Amino acid sequence: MALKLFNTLSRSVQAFTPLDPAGKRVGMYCCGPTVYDFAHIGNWRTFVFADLVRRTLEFSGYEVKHVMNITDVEDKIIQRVRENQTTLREFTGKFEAAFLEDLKALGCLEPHVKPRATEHIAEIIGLIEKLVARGVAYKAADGSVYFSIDKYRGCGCQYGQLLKLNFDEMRTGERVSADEYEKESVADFALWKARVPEDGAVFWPSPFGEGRPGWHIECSAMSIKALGETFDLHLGGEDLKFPHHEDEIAQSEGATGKPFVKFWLHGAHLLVESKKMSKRLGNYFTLRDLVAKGFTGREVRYLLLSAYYRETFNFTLDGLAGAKTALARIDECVAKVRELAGTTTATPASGLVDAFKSALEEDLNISAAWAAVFEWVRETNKRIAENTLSVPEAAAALAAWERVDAVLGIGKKSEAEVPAEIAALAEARVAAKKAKDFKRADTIRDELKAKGWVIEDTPKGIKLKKI
RNA sequence: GGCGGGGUAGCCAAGUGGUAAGGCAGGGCUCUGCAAAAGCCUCAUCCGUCGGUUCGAUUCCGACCCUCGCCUCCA
Repeated sequence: MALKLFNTLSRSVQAFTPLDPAGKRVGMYCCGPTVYDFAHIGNWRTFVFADLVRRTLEFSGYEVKHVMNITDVEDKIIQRVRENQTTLREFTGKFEAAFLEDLKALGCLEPHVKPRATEHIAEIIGLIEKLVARGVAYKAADGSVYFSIDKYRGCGCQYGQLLKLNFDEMRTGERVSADEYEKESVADFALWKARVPEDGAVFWPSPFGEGRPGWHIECSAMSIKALGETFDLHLGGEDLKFPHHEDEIAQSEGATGKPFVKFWLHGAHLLVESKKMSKRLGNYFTLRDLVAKGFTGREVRYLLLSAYYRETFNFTLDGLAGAKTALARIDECVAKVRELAGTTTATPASGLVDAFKSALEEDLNISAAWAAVFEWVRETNKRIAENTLSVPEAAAALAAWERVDAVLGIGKKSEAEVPAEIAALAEARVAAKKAKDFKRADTIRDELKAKGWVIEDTPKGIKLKKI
């Protein structure tokens, strides 16, 4: 068995094999955030998906170099820098920091390389020069440099590798924008945008004149720098297929003459409460919004990770509440196993790991992988209740859990400190119970619940849990 | 108009040419003074509609209905 992934290039599920002749190292690039605002839950689905891909590759024994760019210069950013009368660095720095914090809260492993567009202007200019030299880019009257789709196709290159494009049938409606100035053809796109007064202090010198990079070029320049002219995997949201990824392919292959990426993976979007997310509908959530509603990053991660990445997922607050309960069930079981195993260590028990692995290998069938986890939880609970799980078996079960959790990234629930007030109430309840004052004991239990704590009586004494 | 996803229980969501994983919610039970976000059990004669192929279809084919996305801001 080996990992199979859906490659957008071939529109089919293919066995994954890395370019590395040793079959070990894998280069993976994921289009990162454009840091003009807090990332929303839809953005997070894509980054959690990228994290799953990386962890699955590592689980399969590959050594992954994970690159995620930070786009810190772009139209919207420039606009907001102007509106807020701030500097580019100050503005983008704030949202970049917030992004990385949230990424961590969601249990995502930090990418190994996080290049910023503004720190790769030289590489970007170099790539554009190559394209100009090869005759597939031209400088227009407005001073901007554009990529010519016609010239590129004229060289025998294919434009439209990720989806079928029919330029004659395309609607060149209201969105073919007013801000694209002097292009030879509508499909052409900007590599370098000439400086305009609205850009303020945001511009760089270049052989083509002062200006700034176009939208797509930074990904080509930075991915090639970090991973080479041809690399294994490139991921992003499905909406990026066109034009962003298509243009990346054109720029990169146009400049290097080599295949750019072996596997393209695209994550589907999500709906929130069955509707397309929009601020107006009130179903637009950032991670911060959800935390304010009392949910944790790992609960959000669980929910985002509960469904197949290639299908639209319906993210709901009800679902998030369900995620909280489901996670608590896993936590409970794992905690019991851990307690039973004590300091004993063992090699992972095969049942869970095998079922989990074969599910993931089928193009990341995470739903089936979770089913394996919950079946394991039920079986394990049963054996613990029957008192038939030996210490070595518990250790092996724990090791198996840790193995699959290396992919799931759920980890342990962060144990909340029990506040003195709560501890005092719990003690008072124990005393009341001892005195057979059950009425008082129940009152205290209700009081604890109102304060967000559940108290459970176990054979070994009381147990406090934060809701 | 072009291209591409979907429609499986109250909700979310896998899957298969041979009779439907898993989670949440619901119901029952156990432990318990009573409980519990503690544990176990249970919960779709049925997979959008209508035809076709087949011994057999939710799965393959065709038509239709509904829904979502992309078509130069987009995860």
